[in-house]
Amino acid sequence: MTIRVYNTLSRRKEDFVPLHGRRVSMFVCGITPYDATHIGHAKTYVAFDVVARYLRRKGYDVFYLQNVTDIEDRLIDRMHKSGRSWKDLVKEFVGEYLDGMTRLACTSVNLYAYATDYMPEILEQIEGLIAKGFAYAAEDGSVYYDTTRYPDWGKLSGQKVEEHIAGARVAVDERKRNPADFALWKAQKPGEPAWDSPWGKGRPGWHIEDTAITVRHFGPRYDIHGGATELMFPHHEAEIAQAEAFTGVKPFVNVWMHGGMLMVSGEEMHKSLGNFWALKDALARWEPEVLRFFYLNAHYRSPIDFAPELVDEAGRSYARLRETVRTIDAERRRTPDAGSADAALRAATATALEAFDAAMADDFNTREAIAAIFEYARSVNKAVEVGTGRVALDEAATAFARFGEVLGLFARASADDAVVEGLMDLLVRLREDARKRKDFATADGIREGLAKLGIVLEDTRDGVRWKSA
RNA sequence: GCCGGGGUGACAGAGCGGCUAAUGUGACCGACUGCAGAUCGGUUUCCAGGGGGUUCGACUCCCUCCCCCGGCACCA
Repeated sequence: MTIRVYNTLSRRKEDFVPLHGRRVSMFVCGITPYDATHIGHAKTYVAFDVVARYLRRKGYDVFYLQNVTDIEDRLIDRMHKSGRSWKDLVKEFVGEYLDGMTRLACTSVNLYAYATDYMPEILEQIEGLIAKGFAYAAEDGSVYYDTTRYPDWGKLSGQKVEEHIAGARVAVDERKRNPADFALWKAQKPGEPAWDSPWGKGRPGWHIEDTAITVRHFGPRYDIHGGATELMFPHHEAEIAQAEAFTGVKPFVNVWMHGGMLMVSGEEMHKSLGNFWALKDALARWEPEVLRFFYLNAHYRSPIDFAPELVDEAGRSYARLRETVRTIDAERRRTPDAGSADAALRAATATALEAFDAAMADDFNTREAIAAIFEYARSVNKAVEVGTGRVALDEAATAFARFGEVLGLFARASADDAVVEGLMDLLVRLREDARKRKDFATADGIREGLAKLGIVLEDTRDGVRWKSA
């Protein structure tokens, strides 16, 4: 099946065709570690994690590269305010970020590239841009990109230079030749970290680190560039201008993907509004899989509204699917060879796998893919009720494993082993004996005791089944 | 102001020029049941922001208005 991907550059869905056979180079704008990772970051990275997972599932050899902008204005600002070194801040916030990503099962990144590890490439690009006439050094040792020299400026976001000048609400920096010009290199101010350059001490401007990183790893053109929509202008626009002018290769990126923003109860998330949700706080309140499921419940390009009640609701919704997975596990333990509902379940499994794949192939439509899983879950539950056999159940387990692998869900490890199964058989039998004697106190005592261990007993028409947490 | 993206049933949220608007949550009814849990069946939405237009037919395409969100070159 052809994968269709919405490309911001063309504003439509396109057939996904990698540049080099099955190899896919994918870059996603990472964090600037100047503050806590929040739930908006997490939405973006969960979305692109699924993109990478799905492409890999489809047989693509994806190299997923993400930058860490470990030198930037906001970081310096934080440094001044906190009295801590920028390296110290980077260490803390990157650590927190990676911890959150691990817990959210965002495990598909191949390499996190730190801006400051690419100084040679950054300087090379700036020098190259000056040599080609796309950039100029100002008196103070800063270097700017001359946007008037780049005809495609604005092609990604649809911005027009003249209109920006008309709508500008801030005074134009007088070191610049044109209002739209942006800094490639910023001259050092007192107390700021700095690196040597042909223009004196300074640091890279925001934007240049990403092209330095991608040109080094991917060359002048690569397959997918992702990020949240807020980065479209000026950040991604600047990347295009830098890279295409520097390498002379167009287009710099084949597919631009942008994820929708996250709101909190209908408002922008801000510390000053008191509605700021650090990722670690959200993870303290909800299970990582629930949060992940919440994000994937909407299409990645849609903005989503974050509200505790909505995440709770997603949790209830997700519990239904998780319950089906547990039911499958429990039923498989009974190991019937065949059942009356085998054919129905096997057909449903095939249908579900197909529907899931079709949804994912259509611009990674996780919401529709999840809808397919829900429909399938009902089929599974129905088949189990009627009675289904081992082969069909094994297929169902495999199907859920497939969904889970792509979405990063259903990862609960089952702790079953032979001893546990033997003990459970024994307990279930003892409880059944008690029930037959109408000794419900003993029966309920066994059930409650197991519940405390995370094991649920369910009495069904054709016997007891148990599920581990 | 300019650029981009949205406004769908109680809520969340998809698809599609034409079958009852997917799926989930919630609520209600029923089945199952010693109790519990899970599950199954059914019910609950029917001016899809307002107005115009195209069409045999629009939630889906076009125009317009309203509202919401993000971005808009300094860099706090």
